[in-house]
Amino acid sequence: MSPATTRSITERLSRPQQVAEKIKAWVMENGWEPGERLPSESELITRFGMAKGTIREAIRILEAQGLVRSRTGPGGGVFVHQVSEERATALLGNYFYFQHLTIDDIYQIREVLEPELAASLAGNLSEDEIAALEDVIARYSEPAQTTEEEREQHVASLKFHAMLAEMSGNPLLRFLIRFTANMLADITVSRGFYAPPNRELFETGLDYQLRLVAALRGGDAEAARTILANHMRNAHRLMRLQETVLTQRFLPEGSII
Amino acid sequence: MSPATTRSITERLSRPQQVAEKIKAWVMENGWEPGERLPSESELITRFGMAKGTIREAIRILEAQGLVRSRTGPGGGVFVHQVSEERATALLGNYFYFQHLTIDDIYQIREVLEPELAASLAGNLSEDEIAALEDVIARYSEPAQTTEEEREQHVASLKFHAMLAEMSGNPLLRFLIRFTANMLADITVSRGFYAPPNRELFETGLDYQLRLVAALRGGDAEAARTILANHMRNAHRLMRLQETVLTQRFLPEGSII
DNA sequence: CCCAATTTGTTCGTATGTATC
DNA sequence: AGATACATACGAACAAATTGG
Repeated sequence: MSPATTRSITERLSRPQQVAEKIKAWVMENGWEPGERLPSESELITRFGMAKGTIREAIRILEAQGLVRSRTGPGGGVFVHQVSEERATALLGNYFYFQHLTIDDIYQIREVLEPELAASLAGNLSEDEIAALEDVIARYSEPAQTTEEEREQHVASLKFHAMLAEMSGNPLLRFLIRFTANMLADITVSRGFYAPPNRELFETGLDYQLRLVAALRGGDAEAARTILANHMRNAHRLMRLQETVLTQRFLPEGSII
Repeated sequence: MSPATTRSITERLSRPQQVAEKIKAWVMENGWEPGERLPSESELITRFGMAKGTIREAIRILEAQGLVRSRTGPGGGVFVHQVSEERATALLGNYFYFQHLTIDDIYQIREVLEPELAASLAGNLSEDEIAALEDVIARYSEPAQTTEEEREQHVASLKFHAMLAEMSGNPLLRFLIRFTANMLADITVSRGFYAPPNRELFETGLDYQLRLVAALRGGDAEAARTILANHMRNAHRLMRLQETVLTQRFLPEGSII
């Protein structure tokens, strides 16, 4: 498992890119950990025999990848940095920006990952963790009266999902769950159909969360899987409904299709 | 869906980073497509009122993210570039470099994604595509005699998987399937237990691929799903076996655990 | 509060490399 | 081959931020 060493062989790299690769390899060879300091700019200049600007560009490349951070002042310098989830999400989002994902594409993934998450958590949560989940559910056990309350409930329900992901011991699963949720949110807002303060989804939502927590506590993995699978299918259906409604609104009247 | 605009509010950005963000936003606003040219360095210098070095660092940042490329010479300049899958894989790999994924983590994902891929392809492939799959299978229908043949068969079997992913109409699924396969390969080599020229996996492998293609042609999604689910479970089991064998070899003799 | 030391950040002028015509 | 247009690289000077006295 190695940081971005992937590079087509024939591709000619600019000098800053070469330097960035060398530094990266150097860091890995020495097994430097996040927080440790790289040689200063001036040291790198003499070490690589290159101009200051070139070295700085190399460091910027590493910084853009989230692998280092730099601070000014005494005790400052360039430091190895653990790539944050936010950075990874943003960088991967750039890729999919050009891929034109659909709602269906994202739900195809969510419909298998979320149930798997639920199943893997069943029987493996502490009482504290389960209590925390129930705590969030309690925040919207009563039907919302105002639109303000509705909004709060929506946030709480998203938080419930985020907490589940957080509890997974699998970093890959955790990341993918959150990434797909983010992509979905991005797409919905960018297309103008804001994430549904959908009454039906909420009501069935509360019910499913209660049953899910029961299954998690009881260690019934298959029940947990089924509950979340049904919920995802339902959410997908409602989302698709809203999508077509909105798309049709923007079609010229009388248009076929 | 928006490229890496995610940024903590309090975080102070260096000027090149600011410029990079501005250029990115500018490109998106104008809906510039891959291949289109950004203003030249000198134009950017006057437009942003900053020195050459600063602008150059900004461009390096965008280049590191895979969003632009620059070419020298007349007609050269900085061009919008579609983030490649290789780049996206490498950047995301950087994130997981610090997360210490296990074989189990990766297989937990593969065990749900690969069957889903198979199910979604059932009945949706053209005769040409199915023929292409059968073509690859034919390359190792006979048991390997030499280690060279064994290696070829291994490559062909990986290719079979890659082709399946390629045929998915879902870019997200396609990426995730390939990414997880790459991560698995990276981990196995970095830990020294090279991807198994495992006889058992091969023999059951050939069988499962034949049955899979039949299910795909027949449009039996559930059969396809089951076949690949079983294969994944089997592969996971064999991999785990090799993992423990190898780990034990490196423990001091007589050590407990 | 200010001053000095240290390290990154920014600027500008100049020169070189590279691809196109 | 030579002129042109562009990015690339260098070097020296100056600015800004942070830390400690």
